Amino acid sequence: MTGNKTVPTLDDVAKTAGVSTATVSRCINTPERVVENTRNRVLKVIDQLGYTPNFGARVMAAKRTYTIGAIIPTMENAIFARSLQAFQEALHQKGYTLLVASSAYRPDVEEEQIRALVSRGADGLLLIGHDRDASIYQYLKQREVPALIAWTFADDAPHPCIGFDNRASMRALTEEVLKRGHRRVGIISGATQGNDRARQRIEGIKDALTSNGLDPANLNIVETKYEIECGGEAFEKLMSFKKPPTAILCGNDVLAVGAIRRARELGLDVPGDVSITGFDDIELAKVVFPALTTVHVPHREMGSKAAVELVNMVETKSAGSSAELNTTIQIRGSLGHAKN
Amino acid sequence: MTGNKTVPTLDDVAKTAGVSTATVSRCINTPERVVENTRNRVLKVIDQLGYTPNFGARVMAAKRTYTIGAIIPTMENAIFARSLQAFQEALHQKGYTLLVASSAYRPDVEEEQIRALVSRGADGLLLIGHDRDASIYQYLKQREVPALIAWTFADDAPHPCIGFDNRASMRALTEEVLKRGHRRVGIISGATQGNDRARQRIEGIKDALTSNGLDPANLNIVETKYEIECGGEAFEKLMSFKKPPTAILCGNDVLAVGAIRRARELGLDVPGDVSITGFDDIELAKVVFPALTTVHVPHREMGSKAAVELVNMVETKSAGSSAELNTTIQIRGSLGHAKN
DNA sequence: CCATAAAATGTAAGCGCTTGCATTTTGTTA
DNA sequence: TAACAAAATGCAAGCGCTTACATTTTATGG
Repeated sequence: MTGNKTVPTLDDVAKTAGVSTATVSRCINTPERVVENTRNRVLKVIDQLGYTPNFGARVMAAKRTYTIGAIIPTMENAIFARSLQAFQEALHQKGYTLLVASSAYRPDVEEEQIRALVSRGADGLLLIGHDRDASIYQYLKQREVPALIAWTFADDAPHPCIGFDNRASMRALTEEVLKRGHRRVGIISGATQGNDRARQRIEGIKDALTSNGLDPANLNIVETKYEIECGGEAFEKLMSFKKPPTAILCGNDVLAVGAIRRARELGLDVPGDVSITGFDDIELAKVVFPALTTVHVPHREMGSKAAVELVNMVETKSAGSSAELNTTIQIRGSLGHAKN
Repeated sequence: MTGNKTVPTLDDVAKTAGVSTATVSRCINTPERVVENTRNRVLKVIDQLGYTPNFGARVMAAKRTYTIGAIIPTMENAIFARSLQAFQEALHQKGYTLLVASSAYRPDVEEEQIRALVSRGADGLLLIGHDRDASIYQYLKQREVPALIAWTFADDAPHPCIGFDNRASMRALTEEVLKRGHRRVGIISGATQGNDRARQRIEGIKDALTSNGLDPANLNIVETKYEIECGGEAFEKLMSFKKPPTAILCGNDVLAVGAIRRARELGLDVPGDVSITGFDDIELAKVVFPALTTVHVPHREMGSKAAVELVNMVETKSAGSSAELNTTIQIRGSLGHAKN
């Protein structure tokens, strides 16, 4: 028997079981190709030795890892959590393991993470949003690693995506705001650089303004990081104008929650003095007071559909197809009528 | 030049650059060992061919991956987010990549994830809490993969840990509650099965009760999942008793927030009718209304210290040492005096 | 300009696994 | 029981990389 200080290899198993490495390998990967008797013997030895396949070697020899990678902009808040959880569950069911990395909304970090995951053998990748250097897509293509984009949808997208129309969704929400008499609206947006979703949401707001005869030009937009605290600061900044907005549309719920909190600190009533809306409808939206009017995104559906489609792309080596999901507007306490 | 349909290998680079594979390898791993001229030439070819090392092969040959794995109970809420983010940042700074997997609080899934990460070459692992099958620790030991435990601390722990004393922290919080005259307290805890932190927190509450001359025996404990909704249900259950508690201590902020929300829905005033406390002090705690009295955990500090220690364990092959961090009690609006 | 040490580079042996093909064993049929 | 097909197993060639060791080139000094 082999020494007990080192990790057992296929070879060790083969030797103690008195078979060839090929048979051991078959016992693991294609058990039906090994006669029961031998198989049991081998499995017993595997168990006894505590053998586990060396992944690196396996990948190298077989080219498949049953691993899917996902790179999300942040793990700090729950924006991507629920859909990722659903993604993971669906993947697990299909026998895949999910590995997650976060980019902190930084393109350079994202690229690094993509490479890390791909070189670690990810069979496929889930990415958020389209905006990305062409060289990355080229890299993925060369490596033949299928990538699926989530959180956005566009017919004409060059890559398959499972998501929703950020622009139209935000436009619909804005219509609700305008419908309540608001004419001076402010925007708190996440950084638009490298973030197509953020840009589209702003576009959606402009669409609504325009179609209501308002000029999008005199729109106050504050761009900041997607953090609660930043949302608060941006809010304060917007409210400090001579003619402050009566409604503030935020790029996501996190920013909106920060705004609401700061409003309270400043003694401003929401929605009495100012209405605030978010986007995404994460748990936070219902917890904050007043509850947040926001765009509800089908997180779990997006996650599980993405899993199914991505696995399909991996297994059939197909280009993959896109799917558009619907969002709905959630009217809650934070949106009220304009006071004058 | 090699064909353009396949992924370039070290060999391709070597050939086009007119050097040996060893030199190419050195250009990548120990650039100072190759003369500038050659190095530049090789790097240019690497760039031109879009070469990236094959990770599997690399792991196999070098036995090091500069990858650290972390398995957290959940990604659904922000409990582990901040500390994980800090962990990741510190790791990144040291040249390591973090790969994350979540177990959904399920031991079997956790074990699976541990194996997945280890076989994928993780140099070290960050795990949450001690409770775990002995066979897992044995597996890790055999594989010589160092593991660091976070979110808990104990002198006598068999494995190095970076965390805090859950029991003492909860005890301190409970003292604050009792100090305000509460005598009937209820507990909403996460599942204690396989979760030492949850158990210790309960013990802490009992400690405080006992030392205040109260009998821990007639304590109402509702065990549930760590989800907002579940916190609400548990709350309703506790409040439906003939003599409902005047203070409810929750196992974490998520449960507490669920309880607060349900209180509002039921028309109960917090803290007028019932006080509610949490644990962890995540963002949610400050956002909810009334703000949550809770135990503040040094998330970021825990994350970055864990990174430093774990990398140290990996690089020096040492057993690693534990560190205890301090928590503080955050008194906020959700805790008030008992009404009678 | 030559000897010699130091620096740069090349050679080739694995790392642990999968799998096409060859060989052996088992089962079937006449 | 012989002949042959099918099933089970073994053999051995890689997969792409790192690295100890061997070899070649460059630098140094007399």
